[in-house]
Amino acid sequence: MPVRVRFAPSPTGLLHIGGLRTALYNYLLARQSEGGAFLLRIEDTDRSRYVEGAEEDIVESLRWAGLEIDEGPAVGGPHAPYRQSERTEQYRAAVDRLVADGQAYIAFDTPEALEAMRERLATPESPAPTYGAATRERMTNALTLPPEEVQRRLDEGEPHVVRLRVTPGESVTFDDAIRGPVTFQTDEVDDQVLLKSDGLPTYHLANVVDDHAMQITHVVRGEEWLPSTPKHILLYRALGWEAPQFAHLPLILSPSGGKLSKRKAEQAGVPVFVCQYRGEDACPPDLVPADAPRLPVEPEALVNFLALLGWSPGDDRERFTLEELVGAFRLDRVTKSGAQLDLDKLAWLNGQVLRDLSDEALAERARPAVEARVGPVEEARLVAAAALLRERLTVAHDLAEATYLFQEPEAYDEAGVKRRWKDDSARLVALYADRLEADAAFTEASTEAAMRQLAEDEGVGFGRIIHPVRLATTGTTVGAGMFETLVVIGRAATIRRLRRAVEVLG
RNA sequence: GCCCGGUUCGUCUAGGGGUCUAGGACGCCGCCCUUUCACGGCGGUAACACGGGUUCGAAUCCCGUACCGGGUACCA
Repeated sequence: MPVRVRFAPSPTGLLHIGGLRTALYNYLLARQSEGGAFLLRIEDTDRSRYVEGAEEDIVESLRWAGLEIDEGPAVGGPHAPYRQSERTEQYRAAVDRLVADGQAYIAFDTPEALEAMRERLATPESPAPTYGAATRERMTNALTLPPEEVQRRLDEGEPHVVRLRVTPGESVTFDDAIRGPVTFQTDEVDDQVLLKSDGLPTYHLANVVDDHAMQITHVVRGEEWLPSTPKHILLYRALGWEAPQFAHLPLILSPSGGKLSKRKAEQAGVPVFVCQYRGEDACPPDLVPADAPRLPVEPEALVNFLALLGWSPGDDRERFTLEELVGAFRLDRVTKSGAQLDLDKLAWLNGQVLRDLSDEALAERARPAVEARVGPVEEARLVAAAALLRERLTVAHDLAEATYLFQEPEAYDEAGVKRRWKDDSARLVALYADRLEADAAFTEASTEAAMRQLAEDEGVGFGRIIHPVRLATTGTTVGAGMFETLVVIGRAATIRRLRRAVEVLG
């Protein structure tokens, strides 16, 4: 049977890094199954928390990561619509059935009444009493009110919810694909609200109804859902449906070990939203402050990194393309414990990805950052720059740091000047410029030969010349091989820069 | 509080009774390469939460404790 999985985020915020991992694992499961499908379902049943732009961000982030959606809001599909706010009749129908069967009941308790109940029943040992078998008989609902009274209230349009009627004294066991058998007692499960007073379903109801309607075979979601799973199983039973296979993923923790909260992460300099990894300007400015951390990486690197955060192939492989992940991923090899985000490893992985790119591809990935810095750059020069510096990059936009490949150095590194610019530097640099004037070929070999000859003629060490020349032509003390760098800079510019440095630095 | 889950190097992890003097990766340190900085190569540092069992033998199985995390909403 083909695997049908869904990624079901709620548009209450931008796509979280943990959300992308959940989506990835789901995607991999779908792709490794003949005829499998990966669906995107928007769970927008909470009007009050809806965030404008969140759905667009989710879709764009998935696209960026290369996770192609088979069925979803934009692409459609046989089970459309894929937005829960557009599926209310289906939930209504399910609830009506449950109420008719006596599996669910109408309740009129106001938020104040619930609050009062909790306060009244709270004890130091049990500070959070719930609406359930132990309390439902003391509340205002269809189980305690005479039928005429219930009808009267309904006719008067009194706000009400529908709750699941949980039978106490039973135990619910399910076999989690990652954790094995997990058991809950129904005494611990409250009479969950299924339909809210605004007529919209809660997550629990909508989720079960949709997963069944959309023929989902595997529910792969975060560990925070583990405690609600018995509610879902009970719902499947009450509706007479077969429950899908469940798999609960370990949580992603902040680098310091705690919860990966937006607030804390931002303070620690950790990007939590996918858009913060997508690019310098990928986040909606109204949702992410300008000074929030960014770590623009290649999608291949983030995917590779996330795959390994909570899963391992069982052998020593670390590098995976999305394609390879499809072949290697197994749900039963997913870890059970939370994983701390390790940005160093992401950076390393990104460097690896960069090194596997062609010069042309690398140039294109770096282009936006470079052009933001130095203006329009022609293709050939950008590719040459990429070829020159590729081994030295951690993230593609670092190429923009090497402004000297595109324009005159703006300044000379102060510490570098102090260390490398000696008393004889101006004289030697000037002499080298003279020699380059005579070097029509201006190749790596010829420029190096010229410098070696000069060193010999002047009776000085090679370093006495090469370091000041690097400083003069690039403004820095670090970079690729000197002579390949000079060739990229070009003969005329090189000579001009040498002369200028002689003047400026003396 | 109660319920559920988890616990191997700093971090991600391998390992599922003997092959574990615990393997790999990131990081860190050192050496080589290199008259720069990186890449790369080689080497090093570093872990089975604790206590009881079971067993000839336990990182691996059981129990307890501790700690971490999640849940306990008309949020998802």
